[in-house]
Amino acid sequence: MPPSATEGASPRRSRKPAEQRRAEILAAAAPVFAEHGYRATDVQLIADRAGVGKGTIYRFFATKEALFLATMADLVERLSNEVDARTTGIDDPWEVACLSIRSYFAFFERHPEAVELFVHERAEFRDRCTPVYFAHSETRRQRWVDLNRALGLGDQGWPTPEQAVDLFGDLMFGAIFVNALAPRRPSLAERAEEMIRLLARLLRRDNVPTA
Amino acid sequence: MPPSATEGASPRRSRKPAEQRRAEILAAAAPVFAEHGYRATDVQLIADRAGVGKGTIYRFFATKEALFLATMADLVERLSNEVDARTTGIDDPWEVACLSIRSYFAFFERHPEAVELFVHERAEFRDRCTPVYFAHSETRRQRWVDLNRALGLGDQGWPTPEQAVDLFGDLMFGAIFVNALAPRRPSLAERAEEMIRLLARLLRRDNVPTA
Amino acid sequence: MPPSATEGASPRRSRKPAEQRRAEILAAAAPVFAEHGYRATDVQLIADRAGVGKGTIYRFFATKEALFLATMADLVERLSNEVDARTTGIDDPWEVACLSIRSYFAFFERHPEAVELFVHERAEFRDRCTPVYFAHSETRRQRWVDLNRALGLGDQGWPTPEQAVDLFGDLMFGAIFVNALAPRRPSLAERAEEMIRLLARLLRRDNVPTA
Amino acid sequence: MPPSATEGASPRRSRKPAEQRRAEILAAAAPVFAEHGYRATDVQLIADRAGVGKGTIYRFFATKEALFLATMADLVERLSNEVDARTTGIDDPWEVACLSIRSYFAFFERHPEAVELFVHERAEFRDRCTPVYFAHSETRRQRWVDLNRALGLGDQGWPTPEQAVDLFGDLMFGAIFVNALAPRRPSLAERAEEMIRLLARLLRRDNVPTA
DNA sequence: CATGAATGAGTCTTCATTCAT
DNA sequence: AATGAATGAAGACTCATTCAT
Repeated sequence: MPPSATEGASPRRSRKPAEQRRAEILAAAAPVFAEHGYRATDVQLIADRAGVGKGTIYRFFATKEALFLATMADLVERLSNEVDARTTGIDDPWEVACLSIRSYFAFFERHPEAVELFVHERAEFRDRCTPVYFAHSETRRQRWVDLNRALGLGDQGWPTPEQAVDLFGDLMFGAIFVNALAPRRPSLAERAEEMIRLLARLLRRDNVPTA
Repeated sequence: MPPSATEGASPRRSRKPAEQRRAEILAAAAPVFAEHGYRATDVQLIADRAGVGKGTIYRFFATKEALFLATMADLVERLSNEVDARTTGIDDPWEVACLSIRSYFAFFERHPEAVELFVHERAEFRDRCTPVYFAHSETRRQRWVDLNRALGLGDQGWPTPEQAVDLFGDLMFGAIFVNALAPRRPSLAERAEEMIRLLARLLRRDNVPTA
Repeated sequence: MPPSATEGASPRRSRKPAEQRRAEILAAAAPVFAEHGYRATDVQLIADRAGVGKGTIYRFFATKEALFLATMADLVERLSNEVDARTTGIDDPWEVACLSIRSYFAFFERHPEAVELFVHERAEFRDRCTPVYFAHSETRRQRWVDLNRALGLGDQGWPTPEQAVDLFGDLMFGAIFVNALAPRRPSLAERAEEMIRLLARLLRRDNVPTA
Repeated sequence: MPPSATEGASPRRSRKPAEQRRAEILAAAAPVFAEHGYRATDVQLIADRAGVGKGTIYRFFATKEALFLATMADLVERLSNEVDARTTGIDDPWEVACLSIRSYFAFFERHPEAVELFVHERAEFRDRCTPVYFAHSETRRQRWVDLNRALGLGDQGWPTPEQAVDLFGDLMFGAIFVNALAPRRPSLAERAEEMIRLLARLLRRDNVPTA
């Protein structure tokens, strides 16, 4: 039973560029880790899903832990890329804020596994290191401080732009979490609108650009 | 070498009322589960800490899972009891709101293991059942809706008392979570004040009772 | 199919004193390690042979390595006990020497697995530590130096009692080794006689007590 | 980026005569096997050291086992060649004996990996076949019997030339082994002198040619 | 021919749960 | 009832060997 010439079926041993293999493994790992959690995930499951042998996984990632952390990094990377992409070319700060909030929530709506991964990272690696998400957030903080200042935050006392960044960043992330944990909650899209309204109140604005 | 009748020296096999034993085991389980997580917790550790044999644990709780869930239930019970205790006898709704918020955060400040347990519950038992915390919250929802109405929420449109309960409840729980996950965050006491200020903005109030 | 009342068959879970269990495991481990070597030995094999679960092995020995080393120590212990037992109460040094040599070789003749274990220890733990055999020998060296002096060694120059101990000790151990490695060799009993004759030549003695 | 025609830079895929390749691989294999042992040796390590791909190894040697055995054969070959070379042209049997003993020990002094390989061969291939060393010895036995007869061994009874060959051959090999296993032993050069003195005693000779 | 990416069988160790005492 | 010795299923990781390029 030689493999068909069309390369359609499962070629037992396909050779691919390292980068592609790595990406395929990460793509397979995210949903598996999300579903079973870090501990309960058998690396074999990821291998099966990625269509490779277990050994190949270990060729790219030294340990199961390294694989998990790489999965997290990849996820966070994709999140911030997506938010950035949605607001490039927009000048009005208020519009940028609204779009950012919406695309942030939209990302998690399309990637329900993301929150799961954050939970599992916390559950298993509490003492190991700063969660990937927050480590990455630090590097982008100034961007949001500037936006908040442009919005006029701080002109009326509390909260200053810095305080608002931390407060809103945390409220948003918290909302994502709660939505994942709690039953019967509004959709994340509605959560986004709540956040925008909350921000509008702080800014004493009434006009909110429609979604 | 029969044990002395006075029960003085190490009573290898002491007999105690079942309820007390159960409570001792739960008290031992909470910090151990919080520190190591559900999976990584060896039941032997809990047995050691509770000062009983491993078999005794299984006499009271059918499985490790049942033990964990009982630990969660016990925790949530203690949380709501504490919040209630702080506000009995107070009539002014605004004061009740502020005190509730503060005592809620205070509980988690004094019980850092609580959030850990919530995280681990989510990580391990996602599909098993509604998290104990939210199941319990449901039973207390009306109480907060009434308080919010008394505060005048909804008179100016969004948010209605119901919306405010869900929004604030979730924001608060989210804040607890984020504080546990993220590095270098304000203390939970400060988080409480932020929440109160946020609520004040929604209510267009300026006076906030001091902590 | 309940276990027979006569306790003859395999009682799935028998409880035994720790010391007995330990001894049973060691007794099972020696021939298995000897046959397959350290690496190729599956701990399960030892468990099966000892009639216990794999977990029980790990209850007594932290790692496979610890189990192997304990097996070695037990072996060397038995060797020196046996040699000592054969010569207690004998006063004539020349007779003690001959009996010691014979019982030394006899031990290895009755325990062919012993040499195997020495080989495997060397093969796997070269850099780990001094081989158990030689570490143990050091503690008994003076005893043999005294015997050699009593025999009059050194009176005619080379070898001194000390040199003779090291030389003969090594020659004997070497002979055991070679016999295990090489095909078609004289029996160990004959090797013993060769050693005695060699010693006799050094001492310029002719009478050799019969075996 | 085609490889330069001058073969100067790292020739990823050099073509060499098969015999040379084979020799290079064997030369690389000996120290690696000696250091890590047969089991613990990763074929990749040998490939790296030989500067070839892992596949190339398998082109010359069907299995890891075959490679190891070929390494042993190569080693033993070099040993006997060296001993022979030292004594060609010498007529006096006693001098030949002394020189042979010395060059035998000298070989192992310059090739500490040799004993390691013998140990590992024994550890892993006990039941597989006669150790390469002894198989090879058989083919050279007569040579030593003749030498011993020329020395006059057997004229005084024990040992006959045949017995002496086996006895001394084994004692020498045993000494090499023991020196490798035991800590704090005299150098192999000193071992050689001990052997010569022992032989002198058997022959009732006193003059020993200086080293 | 030469390479090294890919494979997956093989093993030590842990720990929830059982049960003899 | 209380204990903790005993069990064995489960899973990460290695490495000899193969084979696509």
